[in-house]
Amino acid sequence: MAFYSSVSAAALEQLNLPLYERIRINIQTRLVEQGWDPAQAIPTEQMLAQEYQVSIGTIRKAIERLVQEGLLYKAQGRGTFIRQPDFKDSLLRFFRYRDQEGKQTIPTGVVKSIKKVAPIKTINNHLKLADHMELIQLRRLRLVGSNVVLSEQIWLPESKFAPLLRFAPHEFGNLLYPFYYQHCGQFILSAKETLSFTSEQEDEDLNAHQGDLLVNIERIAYNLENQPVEYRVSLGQPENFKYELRIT
Amino acid sequence: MAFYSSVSAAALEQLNLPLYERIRINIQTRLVEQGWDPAQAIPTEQMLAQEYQVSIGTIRKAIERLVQEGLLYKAQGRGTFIRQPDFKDSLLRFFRYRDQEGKQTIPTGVVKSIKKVAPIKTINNHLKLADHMELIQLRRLRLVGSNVVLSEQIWLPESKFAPLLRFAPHEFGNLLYPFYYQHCGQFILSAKETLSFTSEQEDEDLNAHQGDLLVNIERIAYNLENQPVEYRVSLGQPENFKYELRIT
DNA sequence: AAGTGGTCTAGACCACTTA
DNA sequence: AAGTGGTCTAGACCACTTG
Repeated sequence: MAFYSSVSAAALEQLNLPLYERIRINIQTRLVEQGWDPAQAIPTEQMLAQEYQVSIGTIRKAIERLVQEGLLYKAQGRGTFIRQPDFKDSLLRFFRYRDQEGKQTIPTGVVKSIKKVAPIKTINNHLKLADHMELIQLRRLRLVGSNVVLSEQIWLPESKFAPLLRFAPHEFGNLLYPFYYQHCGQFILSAKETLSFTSEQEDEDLNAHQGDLLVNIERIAYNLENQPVEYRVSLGQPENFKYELRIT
Repeated sequence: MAFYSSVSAAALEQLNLPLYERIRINIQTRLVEQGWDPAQAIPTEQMLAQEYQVSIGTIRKAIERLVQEGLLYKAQGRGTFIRQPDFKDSLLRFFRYRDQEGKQTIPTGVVKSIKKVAPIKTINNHLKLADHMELIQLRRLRLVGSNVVLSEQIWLPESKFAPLLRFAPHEFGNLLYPFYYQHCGQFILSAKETLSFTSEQEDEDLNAHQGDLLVNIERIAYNLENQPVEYRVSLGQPENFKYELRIT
């Protein structure tokens, strides 16, 4: 039983939850605590069944929810792996613009500036930071060709993301989240997005003046431990925005 | 085995699918074909296991997906029931307006007119109707107090919804889908929605002129057999629209 | 008290992947 | 060939709802 981590021994015994739920929590905790390699399989169902001294069906039930939530995926014959989230349902994906040939294109991201800034009360609240905690602020544009289709501001807790300050804007690639993971060990697993409208914002990159109506997408992104670690505001022109979903 | 409907005997034998999937399809078909009472439980897991001559675990696996998709829900100790969909994720739900006391309110629906109209090519396409099939058109407003917050146009296939033409606009209640089911036997199970923007539309109910930017929400709603049976366009002022979602 | 779905077991065999 | 997850069985007992 030395296998159980400190946190989980309590979780496994105390809570009035089904066995498979307690095991699910335990597995999730282990994955988060011990760090992990997205390329390497987690222990097999057989091994987990032995380790936890339960039947394999119970292990499968425990893992089922982790798969549904997107933390894991299964590959028959290979194993069960940590999943790289792709955010394919993000509202930002629905800003599609046509290039010269009329083809739909996903904008590329370019960081324009990065700096350390003083705490901002509302943003510290969003990130569940104490009032005195400093922030890192990025300005970033999303481009199709040379057209600016989205103008972004991003705030991160300085405590977790200080290593980013060593880089110049041009050293950031197209994608930010792999960069976060590589240099700060912060793995973004999920996010909450809000779509609304504003006519209060001015934005020279978007060529928008006070009074012009813009689409305003706020995102709070969460790491593996479900802590909010990024607050982002993206502004865009509404004309070419188109969002689809299926409901029941 | 007289229990199996005509459709399903084939489905159960022929397809190269897991047993629980073939049973799932069979159960789904039965629910759709035989009509049903949302207040009455479907056969118990024990009964289904006996009827299909499989173990109860297989029945549970078959029903699991129907529950996930929203067709059924389970109530421990009572049984498994057909679910009334609530469309709680609908984009339209995110038009929230404050009343005099500043409270958030969901708009009520009022039908302004209903009439039979000639085929409309794009709409017949959306509804997968032959070009010559006639339509029923409704105008409907969504109100908070006396403020118009959404202006809707709705098209239905005349072939399925003719009974609605007997009613005057004021006889339609706040909710349309129960009305469809009651009078036309069409049960709306799911829908696809698209959010975009238009400045092409004029709308006197919304007090919007050519050139004003409006939120445009299109919905195609599907019945139990997954046929598209309603096409709806809702227009609203963007100011108070706010939409949230969680992504991974 | 009777009946429902919820949890859990201890296997068996199959389908697929990798070496 | 060996190892993975996928399917399926035939039960047992528990938690909850209803008469």
